[in-house]
Amino acid sequence: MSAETSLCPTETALDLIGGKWKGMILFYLCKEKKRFNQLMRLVPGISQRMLTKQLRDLESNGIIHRKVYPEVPPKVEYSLTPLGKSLKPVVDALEAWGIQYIGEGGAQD
Amino acid sequence: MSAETSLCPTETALDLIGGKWKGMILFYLCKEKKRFNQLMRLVPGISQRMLTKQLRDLESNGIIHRKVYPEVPPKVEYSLTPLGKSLKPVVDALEAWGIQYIGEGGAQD
DNA sequence: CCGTATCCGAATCGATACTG
DNA sequence: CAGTATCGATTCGGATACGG
Repeated sequence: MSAETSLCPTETALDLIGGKWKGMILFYLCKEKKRFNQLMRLVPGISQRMLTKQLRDLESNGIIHRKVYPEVPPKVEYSLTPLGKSLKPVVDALEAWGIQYIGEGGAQD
Repeated sequence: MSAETSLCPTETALDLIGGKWKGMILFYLCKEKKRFNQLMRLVPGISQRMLTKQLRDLESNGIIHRKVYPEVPPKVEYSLTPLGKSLKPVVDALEAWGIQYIGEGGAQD
């Protein structure tokens, strides 16, 4: 009825990428697939437990794909699914804003 | 060495809008300024405590402005600062994704 | 109308140790 | 290499009551 009751689809998208780490993980996976320890190094300050949790979460939401190579030593690659790739405009907007208003140096409080 | 060490400015932007509610609040404030109880009605399921907290958080990050009218009954209006307005592309991207992949019906779990 | 204060259970998260 | 298990500290978050 009113102009007041608009839809709010931002909730869902933020629900998928809205944690503390998911945006960053997506940011890196947007470029190319990565292995577990690569992500550990790329995402500063994340613990194994957290990274595992975030990856599982993204996977269960159909955003990333987890490919296990049956070999020793174990090797697992994470990549974006088509759904995950569709989030690239969002990640790009996030990145563009960050560069413009924070600067290239990365996160500073 | 450095193909791996890219910058990641998504962290900062998500830090500002990444909570459960901030995206939705921003989404509505993008359109026009709102009063406290308007937001209460717009954001389904949020409590007074939470709304207050989120608004204070956004305010302290310079994203929204809180204008108090010194009158009875009290009247407070929240609006986007220039910095807040600069986040509109991000909110738009979030919204566009939501519409495309979830549908107009709003958030469905 | 627009908040703040307090209580209290639930969820989160870092650190650490262990496994195939 | 890529995780899982467990513990304890911190924070989150709803319900309720109160205040300007």
